Amino acid sequence: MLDNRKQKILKAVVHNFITNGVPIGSKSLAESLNLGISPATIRNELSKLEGMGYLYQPHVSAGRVPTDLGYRYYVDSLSGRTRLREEEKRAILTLFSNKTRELENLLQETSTLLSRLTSTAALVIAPRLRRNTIKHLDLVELSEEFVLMVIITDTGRVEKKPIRLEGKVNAGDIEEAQAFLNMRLQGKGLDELEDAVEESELGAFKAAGLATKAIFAIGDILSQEKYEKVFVGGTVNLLRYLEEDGMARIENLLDHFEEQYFLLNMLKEVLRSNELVVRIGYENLYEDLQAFSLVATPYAIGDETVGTISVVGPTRMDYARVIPTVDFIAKTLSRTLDMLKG
Amino acid sequence: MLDNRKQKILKAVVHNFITNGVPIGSKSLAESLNLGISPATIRNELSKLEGMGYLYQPHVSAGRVPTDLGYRYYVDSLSGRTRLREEEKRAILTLFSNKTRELENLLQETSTLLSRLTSTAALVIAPRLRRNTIKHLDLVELSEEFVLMVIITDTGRVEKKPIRLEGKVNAGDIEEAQAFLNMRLQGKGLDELEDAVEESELGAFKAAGLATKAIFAIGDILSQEKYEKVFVGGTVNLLRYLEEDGMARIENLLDHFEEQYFLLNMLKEVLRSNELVVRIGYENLYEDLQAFSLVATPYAIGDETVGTISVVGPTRMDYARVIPTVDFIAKTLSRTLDMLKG
DNA sequence: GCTAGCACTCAAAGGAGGAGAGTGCTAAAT
DNA sequence: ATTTAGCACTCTCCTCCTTTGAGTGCTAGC
Repeated sequence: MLDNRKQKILKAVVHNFITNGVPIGSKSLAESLNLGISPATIRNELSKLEGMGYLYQPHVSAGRVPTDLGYRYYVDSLSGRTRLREEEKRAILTLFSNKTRELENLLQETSTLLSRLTSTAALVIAPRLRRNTIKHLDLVELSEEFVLMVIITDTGRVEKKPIRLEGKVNAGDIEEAQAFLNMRLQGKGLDELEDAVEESELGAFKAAGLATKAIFAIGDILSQEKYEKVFVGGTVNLLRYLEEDGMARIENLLDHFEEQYFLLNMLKEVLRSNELVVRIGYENLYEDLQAFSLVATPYAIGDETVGTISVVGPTRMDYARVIPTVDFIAKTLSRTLDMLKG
Repeated sequence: MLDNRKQKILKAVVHNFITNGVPIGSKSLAESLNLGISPATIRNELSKLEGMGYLYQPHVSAGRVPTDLGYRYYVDSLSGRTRLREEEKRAILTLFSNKTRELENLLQETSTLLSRLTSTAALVIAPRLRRNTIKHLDLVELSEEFVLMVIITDTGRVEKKPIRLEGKVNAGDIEEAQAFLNMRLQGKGLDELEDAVEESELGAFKAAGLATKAIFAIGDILSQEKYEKVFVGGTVNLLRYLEEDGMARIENLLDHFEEQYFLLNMLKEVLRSNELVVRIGYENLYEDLQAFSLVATPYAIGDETVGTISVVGPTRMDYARVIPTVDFIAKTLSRTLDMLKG
């Protein structure tokens, strides 16, 4: 659709704005492009590119700046053809080489590393709980009124929930319920638990009430989105960029960052496609995000996608570096999780 | 040391600056104070107060603004004599009335509430693990190479750590080690575990190596400060205040907020005194905090201090509201934890 | 189709001037 | 010995104006 020369010019404008943050004019463009073409010719091309919606001028006597559509073109044009530098690869591999770290720590550090390497805010979503299977279930008496249910899954996750007792339940009953539940539930997927135990069986023994409550408690854990934790890192980087202009916008965004609910919804929606996604400015459905860009990609254990890692930064972020970084970290994280699991 | 009139004037200047954020001059001061005294007289007093270091002028024809010392005087003068409004008390009590929430959720919400009520950033430190006693210990086989150790404490905390196996260990050995450890450790305080098992006994059975590793793993959990988690809320509020001036300072501070290590050290140091502490501007030892004020107070379970809650905001925060809010929330949290425990 | 030349526009930076707030000092009043 | 009125002075903030320079679009000629 765009002839060769227009492509070169457009890419140069985007590249310039990403690196310098300042509009560029026809003269500098003519020099740096070295196409044997005069500024006047470039002005004609720029004017056409503006007409097509790829560029705009902040004001009439400023240079050109990419629109979101311009970034989109740029990103599409470099798809696949970007490479990570060796030193960055090494930094990433180093972080992941220490394998004895537990999952949550690993994810938090992934988030920190990602934000540092890309100078953006990073979001890492923990593996989804639903797909885990249960290894062991504990019922521990905390007080006369409360029992703590603890479930341990095959991926090493541990979740807990207090259960309030009604009436007298003695230590023997609790043990009995625990033994029953373990017998029935071990090896089952967390999302099939509710079906795993028939009502009729439950009637049969003394601590049935407690066992029922425990099963409901597992349902509660699954239904609370909270339990799909988001690890946020590097929010400071967002401040560094916009400096003075969009203060209010950043405030809104950071507000959302504190409610994990919002982030989860957004990322789930974005990642239906199951591959790396770039959402630039207005392409984001959520209004408060439309001044920013999002780069997100899933990660997997074995063949199964379990979570996502992503990055939020200004629309003028350095896509050519950010995209391969996000990609490589996701792949490395997947490989590490594979190894940890078995 | 300050005569009555100077006190009144100083307090009025501080109060004005806290509420309006703008320097105040002798004229408005004369009107609002209503002491039957002319602006000229007040000017003399202001000049003396400035000489004593309580006030300063941003520039020669601006009004007066408190120094950190001025705030200090103000805070000392209102100590004890501030009350929380009934509606705020009610909001706090409402949050804590829903008792079935688990500890971590409760602390996170405490942090959010605190930041919302005071328009500052809030920091809540989880109860210290050392003082917990052990209720139950699980060893769960995750893969051929790893066993996950999970400890459940009397306060309902659950901590985990993967243990790497060396050589063959079969399921029976793991069970044996778990049974042994539970027998020996249940009811013991986490910080006395290392002494609880004699070297000599360990030699006696097959899975001794695993048991030893488990005990070391507990030591690791305790020594990693990370496990004393900090719940941070409302960092956005810091941005709202300084708007344009101290951007760099805020960036530094937020950077530190992401390393929990820094926060923990600071709060530990501050709270040796075991009572509510206000550190204003330069009174803070950490340089990046010297443009802000900190209000921190311990909370307890029973008679024992277990953690701290605190607030970081601009030096011109509304101490008369913030202090009683922090205080009341700490007391309410303590009471709630008491009830949960027994 | 390209380019040189030119008039034009507009943001940014700098300066001049006035308004207003607030001060410190002095001398008189209490 | 305090207090106060009066006054000159200082300095920020705002507005208005000018200049500068970057960058454009258009036109006419190559």
